[in-house]
Amino acid sequence: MEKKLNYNEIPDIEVLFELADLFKVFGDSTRLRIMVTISENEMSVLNIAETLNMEQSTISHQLRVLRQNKLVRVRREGKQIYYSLDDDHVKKIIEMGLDHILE
Amino acid sequence: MEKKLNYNEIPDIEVLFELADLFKVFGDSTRLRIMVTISENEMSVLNIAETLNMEQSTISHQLRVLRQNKLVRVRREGKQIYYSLDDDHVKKIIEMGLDHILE
DNA sequence: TGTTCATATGATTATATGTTCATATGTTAT
DNA sequence: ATAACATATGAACATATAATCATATGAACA
Repeated sequence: MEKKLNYNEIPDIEVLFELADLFKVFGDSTRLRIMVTISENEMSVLNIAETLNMEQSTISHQLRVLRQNKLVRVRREGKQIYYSLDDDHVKKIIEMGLDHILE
Repeated sequence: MEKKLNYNEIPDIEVLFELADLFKVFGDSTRLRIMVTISENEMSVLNIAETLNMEQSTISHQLRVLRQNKLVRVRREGKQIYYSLDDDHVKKIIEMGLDHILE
């Protein structure tokens, strides 16, 4: 019996391109830090920027990427917009990566 | 009781940089295709190149990246060098990503 | 309506990254 | 030793991407 991946067929090349795009999103430390930061509680853009000590604009640009990839949830309340992690998938992917790094 | 990540403390910023680097490796379609290709059986460099219809040099460069990140195993047999996926972690990370993409 | 505050966006620049071509290294066999 | 083959590597180029600055959009409230 061979070791097998859970995917029984080799994924389509298009799927693999999509998959690469997804991992690209995780492959930037600013975005990762944002994701980890909002994983416990939702936060406003400015709050995230302050927490990470980065420009509001930088955070906003990266939140856009996260939004486009459906990795975050958005909620408006008055002038503020609150971001939180979208689902547990996102968390699991980060945890998986941590597992690999930490041996 | 709050939703919590498995990590109890927010990971160090350095760890997150490392983590980003790891995901960067997964964030390239050529490398992903290589990983999927050698996930079932080990393959020689030329074999991988032929399978993916890409230059030997390209494959070799990317295998180097995979090697450096300990994502592949290497075995020499005569003139050929055979590559295979390193461990199940690698597979799981790919599967996680697929899960997210495929809803 | 006009002002203030929070967020988003466009353009620009600097940097990082993937591929290609040419060539080097290393192995096997004659 | 030399030829033939498999793999690795260096340099150069093209492209992608993140951060910054300046500005626009949109909400709240006087």
